[in-house]
Amino acid sequence: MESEAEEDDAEWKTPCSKSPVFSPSLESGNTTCSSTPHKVIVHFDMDCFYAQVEMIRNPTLRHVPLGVQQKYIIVTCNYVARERGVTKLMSVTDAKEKCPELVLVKGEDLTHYREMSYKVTELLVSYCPLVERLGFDENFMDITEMVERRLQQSKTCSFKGHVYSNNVSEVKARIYPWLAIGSHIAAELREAIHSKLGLTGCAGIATNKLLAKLVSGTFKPNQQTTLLPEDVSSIMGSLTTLRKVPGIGHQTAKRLQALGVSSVKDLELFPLDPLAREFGEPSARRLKNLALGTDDSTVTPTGAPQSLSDEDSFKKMSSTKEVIEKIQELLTTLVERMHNDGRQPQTLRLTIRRYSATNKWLSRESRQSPIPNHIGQKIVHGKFDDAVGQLKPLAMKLFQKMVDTNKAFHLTLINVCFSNLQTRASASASDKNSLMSFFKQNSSPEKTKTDSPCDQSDSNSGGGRCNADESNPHSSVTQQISKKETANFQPVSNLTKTENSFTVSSTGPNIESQQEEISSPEISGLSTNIDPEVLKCLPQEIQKELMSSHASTDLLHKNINNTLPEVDSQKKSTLNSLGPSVSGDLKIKNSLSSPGSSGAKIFGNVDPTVFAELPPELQKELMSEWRQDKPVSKAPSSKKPVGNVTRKDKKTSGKSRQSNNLLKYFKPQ
DNA sequence: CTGGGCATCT
DNA sequence: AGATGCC
Repeated sequence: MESEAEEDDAEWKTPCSKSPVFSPSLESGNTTCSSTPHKVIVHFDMDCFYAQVEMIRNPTLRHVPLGVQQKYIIVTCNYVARERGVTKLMSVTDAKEKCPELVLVKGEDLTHYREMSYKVTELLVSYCPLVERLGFDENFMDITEMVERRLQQSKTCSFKGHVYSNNVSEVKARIYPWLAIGSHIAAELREAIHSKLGLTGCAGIATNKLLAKLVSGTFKPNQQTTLLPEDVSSIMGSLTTLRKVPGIGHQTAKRLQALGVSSVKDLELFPLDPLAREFGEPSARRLKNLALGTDDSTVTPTGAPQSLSDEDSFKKMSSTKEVIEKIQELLTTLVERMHNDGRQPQTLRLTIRRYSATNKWLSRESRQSPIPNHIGQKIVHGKFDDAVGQLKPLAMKLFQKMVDTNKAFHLTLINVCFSNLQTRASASASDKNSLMSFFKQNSSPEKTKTDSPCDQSDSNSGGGRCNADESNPHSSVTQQISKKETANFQPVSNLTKTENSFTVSSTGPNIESQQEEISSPEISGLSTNIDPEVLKCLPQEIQKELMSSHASTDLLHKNINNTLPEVDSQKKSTLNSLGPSVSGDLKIKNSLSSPGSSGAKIFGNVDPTVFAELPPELQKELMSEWRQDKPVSKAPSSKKPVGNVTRKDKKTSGKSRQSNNLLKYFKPQ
């Protein structure tokens, strides 16, 4: 034990230059050696994320056992359900057997999860820009700088939350003050997430990403744990299998097993050379480092996504007609999301999975092609039907490159993906700056509280990077990021608007949604199974096949089958749904009429996202009212320019996405 | 009866 | 374009 501690001690004494494979890039923005010997990394992990989002959307679900279902799988469930034996990734059959009262909600449509996910990330970014997403419900954050600023001025404090150790934490807090402060910052950030978004989650505080992630799940749910350097070997030793090590997946574990490496300790002791022969030297080193709890990877700001995709899986798809319909369905939702993002995709990729008795999940094939500029423009400018109509033949060409439609085929998945996302070329630098300024200012949480996670020394912001200087709120961020990688910053501004991060409050867009519902009946005519116009655009062979096999019936009976799926396009992929579940239609209407209902409770009827957009002065005012438990005087949404969301071309969706993002108002048009 | 995304590396 | 990994 003692020797282990000394080992670690020896290792982390040399600041910032100890790592075997230290990257040569100048990343002074990411690590600081001036006053702390270590980075301080936090890993945030939301509790049963999808279930929490569903419980916010429908609070009556809070007290019942709830499972979120995708196809035949419970992808996650709330803690009421867990008490009754339901677990993640359990089949619906097993879950119902364990817990017959289990209430199921369909979770194939990720829209709401994605939106809430970005709200969490953005909230964290508003405190410190070094935030990296991992999936929808986890975020890494490098809070080294925030810790340093507090370290300089505050007296020593004890740890907040759990410490991964049996030792006396009061003593340890004096030895590791940066971690103690980090634990306080983490607690405050978790509280911010809870108070502003209504979500609970766990956090792990440690000196690198690997350890932060490993330690964050020690106490669940809604708790946090700090890992001390002296306990690194202890936590690594607690991992029962290699698979528990983040970064070692199924395949890697198998290959290691073949070398006789089956435990973390095995890997730690295994000689580098044979490992390098199997995995290559860089990977071999990384693997051995992981076994030691060493991880030099930096927290890389994620920014806006690099691709947007939509997919559906099914038991069997074997006709070209079905494929066309599915691709149209996927393209329709994807084009709308792409439009809301604001960037222009340069590449379209189609991915399929063929059925095979053995290795069902292994075989994925894809083909991609450039998207002609004129089509990309239609997406950007909201010409949804035109865009989908022109993308469809493109996608079908890609499909033909993989599948001989003359022979029998059996697909189990189709995925459509936009990538190579290009920011609008016309945006001038001044535009972007004003935009950034706007966002940073408004997302900057508070300068009013002294216990804010974000530095307490705003007056002298020398070197400070976290919202320290209100008069020039974005400068610090810009400097920091550009040190590292200018390209990364641009997405951040996109991220702010991406995927409806900023949605409009309940008062505004309801009108819009009603208007769109009215227009939906005429939409159905356009979204027929196979539009003659579309047919013309399709490759010849597909045309032939369709004409011979289906034309006489389908083309003439176009409105028989199609109205339901298209009018209610959000529920799209539930056509073949089986199990009973909470009614999708009702759910959607509820969410429209009262978005973030729990948020409304917490915030006195003010949508948290709206709150984030308000000027700091107004935020301050409202917050003081809330602290005194006074009702909010007026809806701040009146401040927002909600008027001009004119979607000219009728959207294919009968339901509004209320995707007002503020960027729109800055676009030339 | 194993989902629907995303990213990175090669 | 595929493989792999993460949630």
